[in-house]
Amino acid sequence: MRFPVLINSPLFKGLSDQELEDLLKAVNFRVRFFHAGAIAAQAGEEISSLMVVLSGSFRGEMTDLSGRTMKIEDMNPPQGLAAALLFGAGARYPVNVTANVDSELLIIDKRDYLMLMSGDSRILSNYLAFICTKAQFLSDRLRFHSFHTIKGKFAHYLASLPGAASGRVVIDRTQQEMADYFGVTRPSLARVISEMEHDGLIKVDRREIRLNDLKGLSRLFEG
Amino acid sequence: MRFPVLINSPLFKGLSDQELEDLLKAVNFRVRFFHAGAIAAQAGEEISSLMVVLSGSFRGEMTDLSGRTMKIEDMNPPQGLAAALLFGAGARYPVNVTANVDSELLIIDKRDYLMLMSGDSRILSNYLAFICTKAQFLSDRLRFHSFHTIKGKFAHYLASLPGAASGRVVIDRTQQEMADYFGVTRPSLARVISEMEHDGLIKVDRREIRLNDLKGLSRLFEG
DNA sequence: CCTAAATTGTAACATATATTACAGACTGCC
DNA sequence: GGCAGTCTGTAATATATGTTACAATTTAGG
Repeated sequence: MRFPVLINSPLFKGLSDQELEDLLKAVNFRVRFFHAGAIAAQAGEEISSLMVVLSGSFRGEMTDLSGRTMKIEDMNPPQGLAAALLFGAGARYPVNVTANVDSELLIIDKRDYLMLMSGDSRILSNYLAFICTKAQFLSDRLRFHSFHTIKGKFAHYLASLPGAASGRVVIDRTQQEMADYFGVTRPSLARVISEMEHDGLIKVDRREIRLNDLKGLSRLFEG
Repeated sequence: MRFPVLINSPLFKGLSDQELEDLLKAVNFRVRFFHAGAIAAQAGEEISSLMVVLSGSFRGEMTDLSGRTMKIEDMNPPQGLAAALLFGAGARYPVNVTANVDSELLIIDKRDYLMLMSGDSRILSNYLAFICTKAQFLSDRLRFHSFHTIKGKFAHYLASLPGAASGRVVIDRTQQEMADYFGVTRPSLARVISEMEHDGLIKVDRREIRLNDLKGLSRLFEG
């Protein structure tokens, strides 16, 4: 039983199809089929195993107080379900997980996955890299919210781009993408950019921005 | 060489002082002393080893565009420095780390720490639990920011409390703490609470809240 | 029980951002 | 070169939240 789709997974990359098969032989795992609409995990249920999408697709959805459901995200092969929470103390699924179409999951018990990690340094390194990268992503994202004004977020964003120290940076996204990243609307972002330009803090030329007043920009970080 | 302070660390808990000493003997590690004001790590520098505060204290601070520094957080024994980022692809320190007072760090190279994990399942489980709990914390925190109105955040908070389904919950924090958690000011939170009460969505009695209109509350989740 | 401290309720006002709408500029394609 | 689609600049207005301040209430300690 081989799972070619898994070699594209961050958790199993670097292993050949054959190696993965041999490693899996040594532990308990199973493949489970879900009909479209079937529930793979319920919010609040304890996370006891690593589940990886082999085929089809799943969606995570929250149930709000009145019983309505809101889709949070889609999960496609070869993603894991709540893989970043797996080993947390008393880890529980934060959302309901439902099959969008007929789908399959590879299911490995937490303990067996731990054994895999102990036994193969690549599997260990893969999981560590996966979760540390996730933590970094979440942490970076959260830092943006610590600036409550759009000017603060934008100034921080500028400062994070390569070349900020030299006073000249090139933006790598559209306004809409930046606005989404900051959690604000596009016109609001456009307004603060032009205000900052009128105030002489920056000079905008297409995607290139000159930082004219580093001291003034950094004052925006307050709060 | 023993480090009694480490048995209180999430990374080394469950190990006796003696066991830890024996395990450390097998790998490379060192203890480094920092005078007050000395820099232990610079923002942008690659993270090559696990560093754990043994004594004294350190602060993480960011340098903004004009060179001013802002304190982000304090780190005391037995905390690790950027321990959650350690194994990320190309992980770099997000902040400068400076000793507040004369202090000591235990320094274990990344590779040696990996060996410790492979060799002792408690150390492995400890790190996994640590980082998964961190990811969960960050992820929960970030979810709150996806509701941009205070009403949305508060409704979501109510829904997350035990007993929400039964329509009666007990708040476990002060308004100030909730306001900080949501990233808003205390009077603003108080206002929306009383607005929601006037609208008949909830009935507040001290720390106890009755959810009178689940459907109305869940409408606040939109956006 | 009584007091000091912390918490909560509330108000008037200032401000930042969202909303909606539209026009001009750029980009890629035919 | 012209056209469609995307991206950007900007405006008027509405709304949510912050700010500041103070009184009312609750809680904790002696």
